Amino acid sequence: MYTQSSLSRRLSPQAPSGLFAKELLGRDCSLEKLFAEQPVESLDPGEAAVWQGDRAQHVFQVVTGAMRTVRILSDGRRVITGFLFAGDIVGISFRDRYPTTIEAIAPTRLRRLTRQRFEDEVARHPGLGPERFERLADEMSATQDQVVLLARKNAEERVASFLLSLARRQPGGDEGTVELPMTRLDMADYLGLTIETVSRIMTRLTRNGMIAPAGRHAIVVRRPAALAALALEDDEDEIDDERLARAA
Amino acid sequence: MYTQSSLSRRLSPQAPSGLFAKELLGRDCSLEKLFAEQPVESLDPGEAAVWQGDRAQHVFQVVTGAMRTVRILSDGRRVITGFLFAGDIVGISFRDRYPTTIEAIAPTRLRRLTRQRFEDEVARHPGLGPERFERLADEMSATQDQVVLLARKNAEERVASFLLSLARRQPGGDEGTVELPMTRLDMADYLGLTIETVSRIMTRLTRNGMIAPAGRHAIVVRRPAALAALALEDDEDEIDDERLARAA
DNA sequence: AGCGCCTGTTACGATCTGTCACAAAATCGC
DNA sequence: GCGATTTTGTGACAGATCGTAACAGGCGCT
Repeated sequence: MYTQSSLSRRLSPQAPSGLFAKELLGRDCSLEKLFAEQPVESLDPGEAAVWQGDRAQHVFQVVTGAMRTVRILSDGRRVITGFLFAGDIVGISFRDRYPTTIEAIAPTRLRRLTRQRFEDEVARHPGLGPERFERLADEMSATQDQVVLLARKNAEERVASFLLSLARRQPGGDEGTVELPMTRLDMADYLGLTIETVSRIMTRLTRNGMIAPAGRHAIVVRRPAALAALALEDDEDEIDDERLARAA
Repeated sequence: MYTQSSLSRRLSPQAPSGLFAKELLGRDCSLEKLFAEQPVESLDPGEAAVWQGDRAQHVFQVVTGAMRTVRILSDGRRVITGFLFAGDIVGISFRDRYPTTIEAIAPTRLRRLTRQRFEDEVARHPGLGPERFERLADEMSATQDQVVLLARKNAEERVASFLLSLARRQPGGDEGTVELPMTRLDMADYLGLTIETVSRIMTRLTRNGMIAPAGRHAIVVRRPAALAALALEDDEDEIDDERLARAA
């Protein structure tokens, strides 16, 4: 059901050593080192690393490639709760079961650690607990943004937000070429839209000159500022007044 | 701005000691103890404890009452990212700034800790780091469910899911009376709907006999199973087969 | 090079939710 | 207690997005 196109080839050449700069800042990256000891596994596009509902026994780090986290509702509706790229760690916050299926979008290489081992190491090394917490806090923040997107943004704003967030996650994405390794269906299921709506919006953004297609799975952001305005980036804010919430 | 009003007097007699049973299970609750040392502050309905965009200097625990976390977009659109009830801790995962305004819905009593102090205590006591992490992981899980709700559920399913989740958070909520301290507008902004749609759906659920109004800010769940079916509870699952995610 | 499949695009009617208007009910303040 | 304000409920209508369907184009395979 998932035929793979040659997409993969387009992804790799510029792929960084495993982490984007943003991920590295202000961290000692010991989790990074922990995973670095593990062997690398490979997944073809469409292959799953774990399935929704299975007992959660591992934690993963994506080395290169791209993955999606998919949740299927009882009646078949599909939601993608996130995309994973090089350097991302997934599984940190899981309880007993995997809440999503985690599948490769492009050819992907990853490393795994058993949760047991992971927890042991976190307990052993004092720096790892906080780092794990930090990563989860970042994930939480991104998920909150996704809630805002889904609750109150229209289709055009959703797509604009999505393209920008992808651009930010890719080295030189702003103003440059942004790779879209996922299908339109993936984008739709991530943005709470249909595939047709995503397609129409992409066409409209192209007509407006905000983006330009670069093959089917990449775009060039031509007017980043306009796109950002559309995306309703809520600048975190002009609310600069120091009204203290009263000191206890 | 925070009139230390005489609210404390209104302190509800039947209020539990500050935590629902569910919150307590499997935890040593040392964070609980940490907050217990702090003085109690009171908020009137509509009063904010912190404002979106302000520097995040405190962590809070709700003692009694109910609060909402509100994010306002640049053009005024409003999103409620969550509701807080007795025992809930908020601020654990914040970075530099508060991402939301946190306001009282009902008369509320809470305790606060400076982030500095909070971090110091977490660093000092080995049990606190994991407990903090656990709480954040629970929050993450709830937010993921909210993403699914917003991405793929229709209005009726959203309201049903909401009512059930509230019922679960309230002692004896299943089958009993569920308090809805928030306004219809709050519900709408939480569920990504309009106030009119929420109102219509509530009416429809009442006509269907699934719920019965109990005053304007409470309902009785008459057919919990039917409501659960509507809410698309995706049972986490019948996917019981032990297909290993390929052992390395 | 030619063929076939899959993904993506475009069109159009259907549907759900939003918008606007207004009435009823509850709450607040004096 | 009483009027004013806020909140909630309801209906008619509009609009955005969906769902179906037909078509186009790229890519892999032979």
